[in-house]
Amino acid sequence: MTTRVEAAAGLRRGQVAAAAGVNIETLRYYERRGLLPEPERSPGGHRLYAPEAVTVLRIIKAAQRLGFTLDEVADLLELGRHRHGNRVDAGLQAHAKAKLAEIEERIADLETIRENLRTALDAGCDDLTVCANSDCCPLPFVQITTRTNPDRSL
Amino acid sequence: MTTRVEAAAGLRRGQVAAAAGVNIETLRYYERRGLLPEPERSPGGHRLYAPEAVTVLRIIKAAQRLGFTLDEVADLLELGRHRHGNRVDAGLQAHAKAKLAEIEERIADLETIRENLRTALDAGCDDLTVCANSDCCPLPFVQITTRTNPDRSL
DNA sequence: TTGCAAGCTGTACCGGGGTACAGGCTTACG
DNA sequence: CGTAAGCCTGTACCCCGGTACAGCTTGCAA
Repeated sequence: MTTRVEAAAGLRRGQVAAAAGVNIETLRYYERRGLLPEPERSPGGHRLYAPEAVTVLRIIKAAQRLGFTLDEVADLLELGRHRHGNRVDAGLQAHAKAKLAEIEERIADLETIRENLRTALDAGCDDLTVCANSDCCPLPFVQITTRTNPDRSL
Repeated sequence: MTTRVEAAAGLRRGQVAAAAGVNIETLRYYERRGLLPEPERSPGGHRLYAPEAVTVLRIIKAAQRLGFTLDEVADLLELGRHRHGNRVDAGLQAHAKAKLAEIEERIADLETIRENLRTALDAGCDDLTVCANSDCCPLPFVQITTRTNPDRSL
């Protein structure tokens, strides 16, 4: 009534993107990654989304915000789709538990970094090269080196 | 005396990499990025590093561990090299202060995530799709969406 | 019917920090 | 002197989550 759009067979790419607050290209990207089901098409090939697509996008964004990678989000969504009656619970629960542990690890790591930075500030260090060559610097140059690959995920 | 290596004009790529605990290719990468000064060369073109190169690598790794990006580490190293007598203090100090603030922000953000995960666990949520459609789920689906680009640095 | 916005596809690029590899040259040791 | 290990270069690829763009087709309203 108000506009023709409301009566249409589905939402266009731009409408869905705007409604969910994501970039238009992101829709296509998520479709490729299997996060967003392939929508219907108009006779000319344009995607026509059901309104639920917006919800799915919001779910994806919420899950990402909880620390899940897109692959993990895809799993989570699949779990929801396939678990019709199976008592394979521990779907989100198990994943959330594991993710919580990861997050806590990451927090602990950052807290270590924070302490080291504070130490450097308190000690008045003003030049890494000098610090590394003087024994008075409290920065743990050697110990620090042992953690080779810092976990940069999240 | 013990081996010829000790008497040689400099350390080879592999020796430096082994001593600093990094991949051989990383040396070349850091050289390209301006983090490691270009070393002398043998007549045949092989790099011959001064022993200090190992220290520089350790410094780089320590600074990374403190949360600095390679670009920032490059700045920090430059600061040290150019600040011969200038009273431009606040070199490492200023950078460390800013980095500390960043780290604290990141920790706070992860703490929010942690609380949300705990909430989901406590509420027994087991399916995101269901949760998103039921008002009983405590996960902040909508609010969450507003933080568009999660800071994935660090 | 025309005209322009919006969508279509494939593909390339971003940032951050590396890692890998092919094909050829150098160096060190015996 | 021969041989193998080590190094040289350039270039491509990895992960992760997108984003951008060229060149063309559709959709829709006036």
